[in-house]
Amino acid sequence: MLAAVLQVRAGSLQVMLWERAREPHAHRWSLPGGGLGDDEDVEASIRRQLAEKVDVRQLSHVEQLAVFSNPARVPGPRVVATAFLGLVPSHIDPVVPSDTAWHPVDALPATAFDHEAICRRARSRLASKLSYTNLGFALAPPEFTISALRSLYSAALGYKVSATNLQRVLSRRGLLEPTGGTVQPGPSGGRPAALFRFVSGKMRVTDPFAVLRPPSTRSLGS
Amino acid sequence: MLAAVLQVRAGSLQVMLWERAREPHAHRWSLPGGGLGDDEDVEASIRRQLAEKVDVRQLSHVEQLAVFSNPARVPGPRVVATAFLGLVPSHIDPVVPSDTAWHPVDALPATAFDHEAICRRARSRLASKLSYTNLGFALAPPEFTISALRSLYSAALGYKVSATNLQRVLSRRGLLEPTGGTVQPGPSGGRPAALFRFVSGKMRVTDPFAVLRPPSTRSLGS
DNA sequence: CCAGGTTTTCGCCTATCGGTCGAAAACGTG
DNA sequence: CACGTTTTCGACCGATAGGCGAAAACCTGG
Repeated sequence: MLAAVLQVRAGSLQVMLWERAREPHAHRWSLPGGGLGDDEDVEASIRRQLAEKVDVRQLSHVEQLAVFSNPARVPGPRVVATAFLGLVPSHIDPVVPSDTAWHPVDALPATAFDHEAICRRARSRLASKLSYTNLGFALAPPEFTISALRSLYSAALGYKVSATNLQRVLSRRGLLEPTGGTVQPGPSGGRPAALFRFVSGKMRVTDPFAVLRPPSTRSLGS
Repeated sequence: MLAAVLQVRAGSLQVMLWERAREPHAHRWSLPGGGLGDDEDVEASIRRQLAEKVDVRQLSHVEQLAVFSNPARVPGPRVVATAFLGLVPSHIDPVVPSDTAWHPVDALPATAFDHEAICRRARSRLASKLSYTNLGFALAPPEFTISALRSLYSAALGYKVSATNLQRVLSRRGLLEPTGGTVQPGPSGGRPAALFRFVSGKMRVTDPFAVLRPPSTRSLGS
């Protein structure tokens, strides 16, 4: 029962880790988590565990990632871990305990147990779902410019995406709408950028945008 | 630790269930599974469990589905279940124990516990992955005609797909290749159908076919 | 206040993809 | 050998994605 909480910060995708104080694997970095209570399911439990690190309301998305169960994944008696993927929108800077910090997922410090593999899985899952679902909303602030959204996607995917194309794809899927507002340009000038938001009601993960659709039923969204 | 093993049989997507002999939920149908051994991970464990029902070599694909952990999902002390999706190619008719039978997933009998919800999740996962991955290979025999493949996809997805389009989409993804052979037409005549196979090396689940690709890297497959 | 630099926005072009249809191919039967 | 049947394949069309460059809208420096 542990979670890879991801957020785009300072232009790179980062994961929240805490530094172990005790053996085994003292001073190595590990994912937050904890045991399952008797009266909660795993989703409720991981949200409770994470509440010690970040405010639960700051998590824009939580989903099961996978079960990690290699008998040798931790020393001593076997521990089966149900891993979660958590996401925090980029405009939030959660207050975290002093032993906890954010690390870029592609420059991880020495990690404990199999937590590096779990981080990789989380990164991979996020990249996939950004492409074929509307999960992007979970990384973005309530309002954003297209170029801000572009840098979020680029950081999470690991490669540059075209701002033009990103806007068009998301718009065509009916996910994006303009707020009407704009932001002032920076000190170097430039046209003011228009603000957008994700359409409310599309702020949960929807079905993938499938190929091989049913015949001639021209329904795109729900 | 339990599995929804799916197969297309007699034109419909079916799931392997066994009838409980004892309380609780006697005479209701439930998914096969069992406990986790000390020296195995969950994948190995579920394959071992399933070996009692079907030969493991007949399973063309096994993947984690989700963890089901509602405290009330079974009577008595809470049991956390790691659910799997298993697939059997359509040309195989496994020998199953006498208490075990196949049931269409959209006409399930009275099921035990939350197993109906697990079946629905398995069905949904399969439908999604058929669309955006190459998972189709796991439902198909080693060689097949396009119309046979079409009926497999139709049964698994729950709606008709176009044979023309199915062949083109899979071919363009580089998944399908002709064997050169043909099958004799049925008693009512017709042109002999060409046989195809999934390209070897593409018989594992690949990355989803993503949108928002990296810029101007004209690489489709791997 | 105007020229030049910067950033965003938008329209257009092209390639590809998915959906559909219908003709042609290749077989059986009467 | 005409006809029905089934498969195959080419052609068309709309939708989608990627790319490019012009235009818009702002800044600063002269």
